[in-house]
Amino acid sequence: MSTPKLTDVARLAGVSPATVSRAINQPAIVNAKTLERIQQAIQQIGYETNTAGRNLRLRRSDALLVMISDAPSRFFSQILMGVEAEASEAGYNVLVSNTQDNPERGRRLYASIQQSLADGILTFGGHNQELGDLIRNHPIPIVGVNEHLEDLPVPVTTVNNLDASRAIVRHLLELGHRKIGHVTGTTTLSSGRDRLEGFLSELQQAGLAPTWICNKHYNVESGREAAEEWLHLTDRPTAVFCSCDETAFGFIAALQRKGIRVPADVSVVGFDDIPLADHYCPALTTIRQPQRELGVTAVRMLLERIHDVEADIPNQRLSGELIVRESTGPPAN
Amino acid sequence: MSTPKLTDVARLAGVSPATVSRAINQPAIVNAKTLERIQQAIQQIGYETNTAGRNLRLRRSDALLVMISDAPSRFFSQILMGVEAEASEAGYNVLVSNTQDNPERGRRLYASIQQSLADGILTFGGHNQELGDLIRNHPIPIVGVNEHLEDLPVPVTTVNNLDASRAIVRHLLELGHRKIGHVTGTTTLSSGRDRLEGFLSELQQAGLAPTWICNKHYNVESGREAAEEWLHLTDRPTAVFCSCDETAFGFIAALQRKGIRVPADVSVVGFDDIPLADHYCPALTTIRQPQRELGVTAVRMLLERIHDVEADIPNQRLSGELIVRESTGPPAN
DNA sequence: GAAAATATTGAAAACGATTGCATAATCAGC
DNA sequence: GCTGATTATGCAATCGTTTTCAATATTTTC
Repeated sequence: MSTPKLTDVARLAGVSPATVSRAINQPAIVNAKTLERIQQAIQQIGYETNTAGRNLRLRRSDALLVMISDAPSRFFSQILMGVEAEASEAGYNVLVSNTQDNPERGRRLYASIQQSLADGILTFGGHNQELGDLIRNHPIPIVGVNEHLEDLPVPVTTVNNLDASRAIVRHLLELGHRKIGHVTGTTTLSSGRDRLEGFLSELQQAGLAPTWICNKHYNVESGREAAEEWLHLTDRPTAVFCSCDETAFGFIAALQRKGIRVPADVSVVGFDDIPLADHYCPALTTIRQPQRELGVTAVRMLLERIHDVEADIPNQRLSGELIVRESTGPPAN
Repeated sequence: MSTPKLTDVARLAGVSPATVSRAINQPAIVNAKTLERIQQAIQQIGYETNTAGRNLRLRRSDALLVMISDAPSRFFSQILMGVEAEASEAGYNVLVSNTQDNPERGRRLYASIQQSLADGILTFGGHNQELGDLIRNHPIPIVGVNEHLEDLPVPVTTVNNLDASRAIVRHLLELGHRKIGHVTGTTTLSSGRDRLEGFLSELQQAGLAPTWICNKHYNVESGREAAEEWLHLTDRPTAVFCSCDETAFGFIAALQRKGIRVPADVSVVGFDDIPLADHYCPALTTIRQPQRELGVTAVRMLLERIHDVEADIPNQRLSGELIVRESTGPPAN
């Protein structure tokens, strides 16, 4: 008739529903012959476990909720694919929810768990005020991706922004640059601050001061705006570290339009290594972020958390890799 | 103790669970004073409907499943955001599943519905063999995005690839080009075929034959490879229509590296209008796809389908817009 | 003021699966 | 052949909602 249920399988196999359930979930404890008969019955009528029934009884959803407050473009999909792969491997489904500008994000988050819509939450991108009290009061399984969540007791996985930025500066120093600038990312985000800090500390270690710091955000427009500023500088840096690839592209494109050549006139470095980086002209020197691995790691941490809410899960810092291409070279003079 | 349920609200408000349920789902039919008392009780103990219980009883999941077989990068996230927004508006959740190379994709699709994991399916990207029989046998609510699904009875929403391609060719003709080439997208996909067809038909209408057809895919590498070929042509087209922006970027970058200038030496057009298009050097002439609207439209169609599986839902063809920027100009000589 | 119509509520039966407890069947050992 | 251990199964309760049907309370109508 309609979709077959456990009872139908049981009737066909001549056993009780309980046995069928066991055959599915703990095949080891049911008699081999019975098991086979049940499996045949399942095949025959094409039975599939009804999720709602199962979830109700087990009081869990086998789903992870991905909350995005980040701009969706920034290599988000790559990470999402990593998340999906790992979650699916572990038998979990992935729910996506965008709460970019939703003021009651916190409430909705908690509700999702409470209604057993999801067993855990992955939150992409920035901090969130309302989240604070909520998490402190109700320990729900939640893991952050890409960004630290201020002082909230939430484990996060990120790339090692500090080390990566330092590596960039070292690379530029080795090329002979002494006047180095930085177009920051969003500095209300931990990644933006860390990249800036790495930049400053490595320069300082070399006994240098930053020639130019341009406070911007993670997007293409920022690059264009930064180029505008750069053109008006009296003492121009010979190398500029842009906080993400998009920004670097916007920066380079705007300069090229004014006849400035990269890297002949100025070296530019990005961050992320998006697919286009290798096919830009000039090909972009940048930091490769392990995007897929970020997603996978985040899910692993979250599952651990779901398994034991009290578990002490350390932050995971994955390392980025400096990819030297054509956009950096020795300084002009 | 643990999460409050309907019964708890009922007890607190001094009514039966049935009344509480009605207060939530059809407030109109319950007495004003009772309603208020119930609402207060709900507030007081922080009740949230349990999804599993509700889904079980109602035999639906209030969830839409997004299946991705497309490469995830290609402006996928933009569309997904549109999907999420519209679905969330209608009270639906969004599940994401990537089945890129999964041979049993069809089976899993059907299972999701049968287990009432999702009420409907949005499938991104290409055709799928196994899907065929399945859909023909069991009419499940499913809508395609971006690509037609061969001869399957599945409504789809796409941009009007034919018209858009024609507009591109017209633009190039108006600039004075007579030798025009095309780097195709994946021609096993309907979008790839339609763009090619639009290209050919508009040329033909102008009494011209294509100078160069280069069979490629939707990605950056294809652009680089195409550039390689172009450089070796004896009779080079003065304008090239690349089937997506990424391809165009790869194409342009590879040419620039060889000293070829765009648009001075060759004009290049893309397709999609990804955020970078406006900030490339040269800024890319392209077709703007209504990405978010595609997502929204897809959800609307799917909801209609869920509401009535037999409903005859026509394909939706959204129109793209030609954005003329710097990468196209009059032919060299 | 009684009858008829209407508006509110409650009791109880689903929805489909899992599992603690109890029972039946099998087996080993003497 | 009997006892005690072990293995397989079944019964029935439960997860949290929604909804049909019936019952009660409230109006309306004449």
